[in-house]
Amino acid sequence: MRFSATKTVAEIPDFGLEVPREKEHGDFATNLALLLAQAFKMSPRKIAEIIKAELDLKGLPVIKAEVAGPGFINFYLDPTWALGVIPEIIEQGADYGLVNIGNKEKVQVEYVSANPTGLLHMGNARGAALGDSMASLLDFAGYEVTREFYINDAGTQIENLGKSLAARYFQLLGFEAEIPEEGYHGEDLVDLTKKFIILYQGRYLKENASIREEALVKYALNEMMAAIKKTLAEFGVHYDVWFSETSLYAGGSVNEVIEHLKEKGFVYEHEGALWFKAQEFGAKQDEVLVRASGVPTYFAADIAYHVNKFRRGFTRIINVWGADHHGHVARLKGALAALGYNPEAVQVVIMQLVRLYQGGEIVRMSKRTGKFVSLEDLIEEVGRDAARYFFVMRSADSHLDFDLDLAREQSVKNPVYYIQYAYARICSLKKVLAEQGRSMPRLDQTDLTLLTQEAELALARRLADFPEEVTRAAQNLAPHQIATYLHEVAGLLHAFYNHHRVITDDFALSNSRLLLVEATRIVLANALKLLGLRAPERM
RNA sequence: GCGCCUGUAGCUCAGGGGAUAGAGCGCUGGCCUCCGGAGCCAGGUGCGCAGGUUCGAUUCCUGCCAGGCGCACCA
Repeated sequence: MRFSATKTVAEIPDFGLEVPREKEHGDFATNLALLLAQAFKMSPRKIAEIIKAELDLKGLPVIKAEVAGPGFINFYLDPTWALGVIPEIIEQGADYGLVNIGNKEKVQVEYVSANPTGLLHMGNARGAALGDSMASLLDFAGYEVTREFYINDAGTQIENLGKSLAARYFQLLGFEAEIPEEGYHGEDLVDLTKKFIILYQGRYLKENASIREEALVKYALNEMMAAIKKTLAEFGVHYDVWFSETSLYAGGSVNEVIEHLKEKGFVYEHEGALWFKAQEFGAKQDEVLVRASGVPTYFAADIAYHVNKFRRGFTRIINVWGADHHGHVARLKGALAALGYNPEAVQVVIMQLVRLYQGGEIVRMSKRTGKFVSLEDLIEEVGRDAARYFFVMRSADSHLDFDLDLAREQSVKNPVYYIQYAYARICSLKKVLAEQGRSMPRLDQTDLTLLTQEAELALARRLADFPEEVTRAAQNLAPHQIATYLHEVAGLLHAFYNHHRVITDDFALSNSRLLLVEATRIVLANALKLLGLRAPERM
């Protein structure tokens, strides 16, 4: 559109051109006149009239523009304009919705990174669903994405694991032993130790403690990681890289970053420990890099890990962390800034914690006390797709109350089935079509302008929004926006389906409707895939 | 006490500087000679409180209130 008002382009404010909430307000509306009212000292409606008179709408499918309300200019489009998206969708297929806002930028997404000291819990599950969907979104939006799991196979919690396993080992072999206060009390360690005993019997009873614990830990970590990988795979979550914390120590990079920070003068000793001056970089307090015992902290290793990410060429680094880790963000970024890296390249998505309800009461989850519902249990109870959708349908910012009873009882009514049902319905239509000896019509043999019903046009119009929805969700790292979109498209499909027959003797109309539902099927499939949900042909 | 997140319908949550704030669940009625009724159509109440910025605030800012999570030589 061209404006030839007395104002120069530089003075035209950043106005909006949006789809109004109300259908009566047209297909698009702009608030430009409202924004100009002050500068021109004129009523917004009067300005709107002038702008409207100056508009050049040639070549656009606009059939009417009118001034409305306080000074909006509403545009009404040829109702069939959205039908043009149908051939586009069918030709692009699985690629429909692909956008290129990423420009092949190398982005690394780290998520879950659970301690291998037990089974995955609800918080890990949320991180898995969110992180995996964010990665898929970024991939679809033109980024070069690497999905990564950081294995915390070093540090205090591993020591505690070793002591706990040793206690179970003694207990199972008939000796008195107590699991340390800080240890892991879960039953899963009992099972693990039993399996260990089958392999090694009492061989480690007489060894010294560190050898015994080392052997137990090595065995346990292997088993744990295998179980974690298996569960995540069942959840539809896959990784490109499994990154071991221990490898950072072995490769010397932990010491290396500590030395660099020393050289740059950002550390000091206090009470025998080595501290990083995090406060100089905006953190609340300084942080220990090396304990008085000489053992580096998790923080030191994490700095080394992030330096490693930068060295691998990632220009954007996304970490999906639970809210209980948010205090770690400022000091990590501070340390990276101290080392000369751009902390802005690191984006930490903090997701609020999951609170589990059962029987109307909060279930306190803790690996140490051994009381929690694992991701495995969850998948078994409510199903993989329902579980994933549940985690991904809410924004990361929302505190998630997960009522297990409700999820179980209402699993049939879970919105994910509503969406998948829409997909299955379309597939069923195609089956019926084939049974009648008919086949999907060709684009060039179909007159899409036969689609004139409100339900048909509304559906086509929403399908046309998909690339924009992908863009928005990728920019916001907000998979839940895709979940909302999916639900709306499914709703429009169901409404259409209930009002109009697709397969009839009116071949011309039937064909155009078949292409509309085929386009819908493609959009549903592409969006479901972004969320890691399956698109079942029958349910 | 300090920091981060949240407060929208009975419940669980979307949305968002503008014209009549949405969905699901639950509740009440309708709709199958018909491609899958796991569906469709209709019906209700709501932006925590108080200031501020603005032509306009539920949205932005500040304070307060309420809840969650952090504030380790754990990760």
